[in-house]
This record gives sequence, C-alpha cells and structure tokens, in this order.
Amino acid sequence: MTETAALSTEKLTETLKILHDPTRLLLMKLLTEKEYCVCELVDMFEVSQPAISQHLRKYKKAGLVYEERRGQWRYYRFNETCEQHALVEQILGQLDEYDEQLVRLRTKAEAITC
Amino acid sequence: MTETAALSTEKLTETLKILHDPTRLLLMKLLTEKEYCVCELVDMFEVSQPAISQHLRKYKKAGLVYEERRGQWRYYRFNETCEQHALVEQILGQLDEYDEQLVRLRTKAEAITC
DNA sequence: GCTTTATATAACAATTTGCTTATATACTAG
DNA sequence: CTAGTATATAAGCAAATTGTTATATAAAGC
Repeated sequence: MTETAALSTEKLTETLKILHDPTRLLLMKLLTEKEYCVCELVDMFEVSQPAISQHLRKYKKAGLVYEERRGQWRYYRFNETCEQHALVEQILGQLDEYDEQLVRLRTKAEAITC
Repeated sequence: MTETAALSTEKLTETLKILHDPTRLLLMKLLTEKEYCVCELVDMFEVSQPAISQHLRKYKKAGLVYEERRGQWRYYRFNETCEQHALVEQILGQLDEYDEQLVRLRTKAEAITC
C-alpha cells in the first residue's frame, strides 16, 4: 500500500484540476468503487450525455481511468496503477459518506438498469 | 492526529479549487512550514504583489490561513485547526520534495531578507 | 440494407480564473 | 506634516472551464 508518490507540481495540480469540479469529483468517487458504462452515469447525473463523455475524456487523458469497449457500451473504471492513485484515494477518502449529493447518487445507481 | 474529516462535496471541491493553481499550491506548501510576510512571498514568486495578495485573500476566505499584523507587515501562516487541514496536508505531502519549482523557491527563500 | 442505441466530437455561449496596471490605505521614520 | 514602504482593492482583459445543442461514428437487431 503506497502512501506517497512524489508527484511534480505539474502532475499534482493537473490532478487537482480534474477533481475540483463537483460533477467530476463524484463521478470519480463512483469509478473508484466499480465500473460503469456511460449511459448509467448519464442517468445518474443531472447533465447531458456529452458532458459526461467530456469528463471521462479528461480522466482518460490524465491516465486516471481505463476504458473498455464491450458490445455497444464503453465501461470506465479507476486505474489503480496510475501515478496519482494514492492522491486520488486520499482526496476521495475525505468525502463524507453521508454527503447529500453522494447519497442521492448512490440511491439512483441502485435503481438503474441500463 | 486526524486522518479523515468527512468533508462535504462542496467543501472538498472548494479546497481543491484553491490548490489546483501551481502558484497557490506552492505558496500553501511554504505556509504550512512557517509564516511569511507578503513581501517575502512577492520576492520569491514571479508574479506581482497584487497577485500574491489576491491568492492570500482566497486562502483567508476559505479559512485556510491566519493573518497577523505586526508593524507595517502582515504575516500569513497555515491554519492547522481548519476543517480541511488533513486534506491539505495529504495533498501537499504528495508533492515531490525534489520538485524543480519547489527547490527553486526554497533556495530563494533562504536568500531573502525583507 | 435501414433503424435504433450508445457514445464521441464539434461548435459555441456563459462564467470563472489569474494575471496585469492603477490606485487606495495604513503604518513608520524623519 | 511629508515621504517612503507594505499591503489591499479595483478595474480590466485574455485564457480556460463547463455546460449546452447539433452532428458524427459505430455496433446491434431486424
């Protein structure tokens, strides 16, 4: 279990930039727990499908997620081997499990069949 | 030693927003180590005095720093009792001690007599 | 082949950010 | 009181961000 990674200022701020957006922070929280296909995420968040796709593209560009095509779906999940994984996990670990927005998302997640 | 703080999505993203800027990340790194007056910081960073003042104001608004007036100087230092202190320390702990920008700053810091 | 479904990309608008220069404020020293 | 130094605030601007709608791409089912 790595706890530090000695990130450069550049890498560190790049990662914070990705997570500073509420939608992207919560999206990443979910992706660290299990994989999701885009349409599931679109149903859960109150933004358009292109908005979700654009967020996922940012993660991918930063090496934070894996993308896997299966049939007509694309599944995304957290890349646990990325350089920033410890940072991301520490940040997400600070999020209140009872945070209203997070709880609402989890409730929606259960109801979705995509 | 607290390790988690159960921050809301709002509080968490607000803090990441503050630290995602390279200048502000490094500035905060220094402020967690010792107090600085504004003019020292201005001499160390390659931005104008108002830019530094504006960054410090953001920290203060978020409760991340203390400000103390002594004579004509204002000293700033990290507020170790703020709600986000563990988060901030974890993030800054991920920064490479040998990061080029950080090393350059520390070198400058030694040379400054304000 | 055509249609539907899932997803990505492009183009654009509104907002925010991070600096700049100019100016105001406040303390210090003579 | 005046001049100098330290700092904050205001105004303005260019670049970046985050969403939108419209459109393209690609797989699946008939």
